[in-house]
Amino acid sequence: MKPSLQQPQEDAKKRILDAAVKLFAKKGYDGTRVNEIAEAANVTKGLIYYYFKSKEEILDCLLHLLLEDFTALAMEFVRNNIIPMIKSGELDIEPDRLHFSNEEAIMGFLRNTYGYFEEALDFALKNRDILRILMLESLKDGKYRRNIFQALHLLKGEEENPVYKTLAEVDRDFTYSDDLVCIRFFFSLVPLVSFAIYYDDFQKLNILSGEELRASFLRSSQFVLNAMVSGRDILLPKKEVES
Amino acid sequence: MKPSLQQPQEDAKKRILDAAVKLFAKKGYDGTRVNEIAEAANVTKGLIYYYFKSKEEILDCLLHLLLEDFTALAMEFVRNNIIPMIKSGELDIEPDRLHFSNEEAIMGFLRNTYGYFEEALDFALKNRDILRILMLESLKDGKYRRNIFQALHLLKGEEENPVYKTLAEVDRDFTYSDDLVCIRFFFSLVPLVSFAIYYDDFQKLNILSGEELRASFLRSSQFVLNAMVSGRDILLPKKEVES
Amino acid sequence: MKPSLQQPQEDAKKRILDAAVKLFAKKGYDGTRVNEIAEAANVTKGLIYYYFKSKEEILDCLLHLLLEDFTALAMEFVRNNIIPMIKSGELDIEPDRLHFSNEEAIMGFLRNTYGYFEEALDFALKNRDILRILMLESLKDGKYRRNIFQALHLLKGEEENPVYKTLAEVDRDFTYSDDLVCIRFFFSLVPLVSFAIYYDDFQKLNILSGEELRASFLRSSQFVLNAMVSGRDILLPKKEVES
Amino acid sequence: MKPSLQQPQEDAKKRILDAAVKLFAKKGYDGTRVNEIAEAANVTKGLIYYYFKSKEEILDCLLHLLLEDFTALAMEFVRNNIIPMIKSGELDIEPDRLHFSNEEAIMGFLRNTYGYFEEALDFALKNRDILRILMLESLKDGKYRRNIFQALHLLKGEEENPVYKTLAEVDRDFTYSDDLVCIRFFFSLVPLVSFAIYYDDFQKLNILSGEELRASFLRSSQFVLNAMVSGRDILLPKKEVES
DNA sequence: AATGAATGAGTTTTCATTCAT
DNA sequence: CATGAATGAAAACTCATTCAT
Repeated sequence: MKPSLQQPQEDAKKRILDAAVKLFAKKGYDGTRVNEIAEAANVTKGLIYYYFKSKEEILDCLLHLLLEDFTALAMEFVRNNIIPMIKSGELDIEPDRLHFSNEEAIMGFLRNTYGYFEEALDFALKNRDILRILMLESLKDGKYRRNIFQALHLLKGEEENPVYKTLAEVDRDFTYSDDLVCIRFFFSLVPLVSFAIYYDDFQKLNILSGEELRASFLRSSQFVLNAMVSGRDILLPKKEVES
Repeated sequence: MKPSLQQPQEDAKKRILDAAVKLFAKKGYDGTRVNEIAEAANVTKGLIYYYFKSKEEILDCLLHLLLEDFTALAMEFVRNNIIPMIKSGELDIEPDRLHFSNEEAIMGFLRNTYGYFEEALDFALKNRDILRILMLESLKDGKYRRNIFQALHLLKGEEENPVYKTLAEVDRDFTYSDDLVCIRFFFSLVPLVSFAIYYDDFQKLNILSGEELRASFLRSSQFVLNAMVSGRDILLPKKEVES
Repeated sequence: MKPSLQQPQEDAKKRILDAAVKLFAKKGYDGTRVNEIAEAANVTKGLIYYYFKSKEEILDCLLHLLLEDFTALAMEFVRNNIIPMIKSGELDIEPDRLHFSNEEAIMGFLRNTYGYFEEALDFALKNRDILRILMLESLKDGKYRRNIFQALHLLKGEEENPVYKTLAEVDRDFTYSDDLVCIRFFFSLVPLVSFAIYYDDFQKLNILSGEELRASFLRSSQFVLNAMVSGRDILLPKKEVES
Repeated sequence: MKPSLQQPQEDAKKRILDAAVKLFAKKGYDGTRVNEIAEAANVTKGLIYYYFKSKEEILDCLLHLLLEDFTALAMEFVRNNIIPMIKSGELDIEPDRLHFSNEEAIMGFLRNTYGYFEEALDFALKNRDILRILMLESLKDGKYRRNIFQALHLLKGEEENPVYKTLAEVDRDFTYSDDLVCIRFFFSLVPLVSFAIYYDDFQKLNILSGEELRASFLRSSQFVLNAMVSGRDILLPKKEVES
């Protein structure tokens, strides 16, 4: 039994990844030296190239891991909230809107969505470093540019991922109205991601403490979300729901 | 007098800045080579170092230009909308909320704010490349980190800029409620900036055309803004306004 | 007038090439460090990468220069010896042999060929370092593999080089008999190239002095060449010549 | 007893050597990575260092094997052809030429030599990969530089190898005339080695098939060899033979 | 104002070799 | 015998910056 000796082995790779996350998040991919990663991970530069064939592969690996987790999370929501409601007839997905069978269904959906939003928030918070990297890279021209959009599956096609398909089945068959796309992207995804990304800055700059920020952000989000639903006559033009 | 000859000379500097904006926005500051800037600007590397003492100075210059323009724009709003209302007694700024003298004042303020928001949007759009650079850099650890926060003057102090002071006078003396800070940052500034930053991507990825996007984003913003005002009982706890 | 200062400028590139030739010839391409080239050329590593974008490009450049010179030399021979004889009717090129109008034409051709061979020998000798590199590299699998064969234009096609075309016009239209190909390659080209390549080794190993070797090699070549012509009944099957 | 299990073990070494031959022949010693050898041999890098103490030792081992075989082959020829003729008085070796007792002795010697040449050719063919490596390395500056010369025992001394001595006894005591050295080296050894070395290239480049090439090369060699003997008045100045 | 050669410190990457198991 | 993680020295290459002209 040498548990203390076994760990240093394969976990060198983990240490490298951890160090890379911190550094990429802090200084950007281009601004980070492989040297620094090695130092921070307490391994030799050589070992980094033993596990990864290039600096870029470290980044690939990181973002891939994030995507996997995120996809699983999204799947969970679809499986637990959307699909049951569809099956029970409470929810119908039509070309450009969600059709709820009655007021109660709406409230139920909202409750679930709040819950999911909070989960997503904590997921983002937990992964805020990688998320920051993803944002940084998706603003650049390279191969990661589409990723932040794919996260919202605004982009059709390319969903070879089996897990992804289920999610897409629910979502992709109807065309969102432009406004819904806008709201979802700029007033849901972007704030959520930004929240995670700027979380540490808010603290460092002494604007709000972590708890304050989280609570306040959730209140604000809920408020906007409520508004979106109660104002659904604007966003979802035909108001068959109330009928 | 050789007016036709003088222009090509000093405009080399402009060409350098233009090339730098495009490249920094595309590949990030760290990801851009001085070489590439020289090529894109059709000047020699040497000339770049004639005009700028370092690569960083190019970036400084760029961001400084943006900040100047932006400050002027913000000043304009304060001067045209806030201050007159204060002078006329329609608006009173209290520690954690804006106090309007009556319903009509609110509507007027909203109208003005809509208008201002649209101006800000177009300003952001026009400067989207620099904005993208600013975002990219403010996510990193360096000297630009605070800039996106400063834009919202959430940060107290450090306003040596004379123009800045007037703006701050109105705003800084009272503590926003946490929620107001959150909403303003995550549901106003961040979406607005993101709109500009992702504007080109929406087109490149064939999600929405420029016009569609702009119109839709404005509708969505207005909707959220409306919600914020009509739901101000949530955001601005004591509802003296309606009284 | 600063002649002594002008030279160091562009001739740095020449110094790099010269150093590279020596080193590649001595230690092989893979065995030579860019560092060593820089030292030998008395320039910084950086400058090497200013002139050449990679180590491989140095090699490319070197071999390209050799090929150019060699092509010119071969052209000269064709222009001065083959074409005049064709025009005068003394020589006719048929599908698998050279057809001379009479004994005297043969002797004339042989005399010219001896002369040309000697020129080629001295050319090879002068360029023995690059030749050595070429041989070394053409034995490997990479992009240079075909070069030593192309030198003999045994390979058809790929002659975009305008200079090359004239040469090809004379030569490529008829199929050499296998034996002629063999003799030309293994008993003319290969010995000639080997002579140049091993020239220095013969001296270093104290086998023969330069002059001795050159004289002896020429005698031997002439002997073999003579044999080839006098035994042309074997190599050039149909003996119309003597008729 | 696990005979079926023992073989795969020790044959790992063979697999390593085989892989090394192929790779060294293809990419040169310096151009080959220990990694690649391991992969090609289907063993781990570690195992290579179990069998060989360094990359260089693999090469040493390879060339040593070739040299042993080649020496045996040469010995065979001396033992079977030269020594019997000397013993029978048909052949006498003088300072700068071979002295045959009569015309018939010459023809017999030639016949034997043709036969031996063919054997040598096939030997070279069989070992063409190692030969290629030997050539590649003997062109470089290192410890193998003299090897190709040693093959011709043009180099005096250093023959500690017991097998080698017998061969040398016959040959080394007299000084070849320069021309004989030249012819033997540049028009016998070099073509023969080149034949083996370029054998595969001729096929890959679709110049001649293996069989065609071999047959043609033998004819050509024989032709040159014949010429050398019939023209021996040139090569072997004093023509006592014909008397 | 402009050039382009030159620099050198620093960056990513490679690779033969070792070693604990 | 065999593995594969680990090393470190050195390799190729980069790039902001300087400088003589």
